[in-house]
Amino acid sequence: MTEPDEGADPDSPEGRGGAASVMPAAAPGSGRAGLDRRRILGAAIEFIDRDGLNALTMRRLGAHLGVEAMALYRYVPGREQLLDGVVESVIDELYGDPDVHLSASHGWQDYLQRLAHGVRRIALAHPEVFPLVATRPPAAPWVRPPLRSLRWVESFLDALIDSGFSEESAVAAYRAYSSFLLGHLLLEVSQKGVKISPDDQPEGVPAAAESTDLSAYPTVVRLEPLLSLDESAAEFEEALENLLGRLEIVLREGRTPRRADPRT
Amino acid sequence: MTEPDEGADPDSPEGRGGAASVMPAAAPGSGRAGLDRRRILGAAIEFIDRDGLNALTMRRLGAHLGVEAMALYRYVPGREQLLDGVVESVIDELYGDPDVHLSASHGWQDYLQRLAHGVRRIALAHPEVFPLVATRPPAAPWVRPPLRSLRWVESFLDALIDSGFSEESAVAAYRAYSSFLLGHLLLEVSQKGVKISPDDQPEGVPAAAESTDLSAYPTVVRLEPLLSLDESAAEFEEALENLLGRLEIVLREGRTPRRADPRT
DNA sequence: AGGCTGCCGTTTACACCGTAAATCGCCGGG
DNA sequence: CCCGGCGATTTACGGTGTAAACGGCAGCCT
Repeated sequence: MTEPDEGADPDSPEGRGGAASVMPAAAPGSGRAGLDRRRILGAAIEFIDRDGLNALTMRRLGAHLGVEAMALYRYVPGREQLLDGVVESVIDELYGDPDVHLSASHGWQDYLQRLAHGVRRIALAHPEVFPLVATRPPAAPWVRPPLRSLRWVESFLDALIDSGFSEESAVAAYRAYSSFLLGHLLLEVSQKGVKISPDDQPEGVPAAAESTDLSAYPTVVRLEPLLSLDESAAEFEEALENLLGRLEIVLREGRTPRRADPRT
Repeated sequence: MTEPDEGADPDSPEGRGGAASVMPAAAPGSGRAGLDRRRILGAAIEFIDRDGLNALTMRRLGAHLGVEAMALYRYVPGREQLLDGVVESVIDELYGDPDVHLSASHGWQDYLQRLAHGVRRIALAHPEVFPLVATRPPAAPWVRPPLRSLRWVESFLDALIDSGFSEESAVAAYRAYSSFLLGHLLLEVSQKGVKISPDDQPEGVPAAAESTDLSAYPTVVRLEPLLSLDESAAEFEEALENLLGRLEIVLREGRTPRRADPRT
């Protein structure tokens, strides 16, 4: 039903709305000198995106900011909390994305679609950071699947309930939706990471010398061209649309469906 | 309509058929002496399950085995590869699971269902390890979504193709299936981890003193009972069944439902 | 037997990590 | 003028992964 921005490739390399983070902090004119929690978090994200997560070190991050490691501790309690801040910061980029709305003013399907693409854009923009988002324990543990930002959970639930979902259905939808997003994007990002980034393979001859013996897996070998195809964008779209379809059924029947009889 | 904590989760804490690890290793009577790659990996899994991933240290693992850290390096190239081995080892438990078959002798739906539950059992048995499975870069990078074990990928594809799926459909099914599994189980495991295990919250009073101010999120607060419900088993079942339904449609139509020509 | 040779585990050593504590330079207000 | 405090540095410590040298012990060959 929903015809989103169809056509070419959607989400890849745009900061688009920008959305560095939020807040005014200091005067916009003051650029360089002062250290600052937001500057630190930003530098950390940038660092992880470039050099990977395990390369991020308090000392190195300090150096990257022209400062000694210990200086960071004035703004961040420790490394672990730094990473929490990074996650939070990255998620906050959603708020700066003009294509993502906080309320379902154009219908819940539009809302979910925009949100999904917004998250996907973030994931693709920070492939090294995203596993962190998926992995790190949440701030509000009792929210069953944690989208990590209570504000977004609130917005999500409100949007669906306002659109006619029952409370139970809204919660169920939230679960299905976040698990779909997480799984899909984590996989997509991890495969993207392999494509380019190494851990530089230190061995001499770069080509040839196929790693393991594949002769035991003829089907895998035969389907290699298919398996190595990257259709993640289309797959994402399709799976998302299917999910929306499911939710629509739930909405209409007012209840979670017992069995899939997807005669659309 | 299900009672609060229903007992009917099939996958929780049973080795059921066992599949503890596999293999006899050395003589069962000999407890202590010989070091061994499999013993090391086993100990590492056990260690992570008990104390968490970041508590795993070469030195500590060594001590746990009654040995100095450096001794491990004779069997494992380094910490990173140790973790790879752990992942591989955990996945190998599938082979010891009598409820999971390598071929679709009772139909592809049965095959997928058993496989999914087998993986879920593993995830629930090793909640601390599973994020590692989901996160770690794969052995065969070019397999688009990596199930991490080529043998299982092979088995998966063969099963579907033998059941009448086209090669394209089988690959598409593989992608949808693994992304579903990953997302669902990662979320389920992470919420399970919160339930019991801390990072022990160091503060004195355990109850009261709600962490953040929730007054800004009334819907979240109001739906808290629903949100904190744990219906993961039922949800898993439902989502899995829906996926199977989708795949059945694909099978019948013999094609992945794509709208326009690829044209590229 | 004696000696040689591998294997396996230990010892030692080093660079680097996160972070607690003391220290220092600097700056604006009494 | 002092001076109190803020923001950054210096120093220090225990822990980490791992390279390299070392030790001892088993089994083989002559």
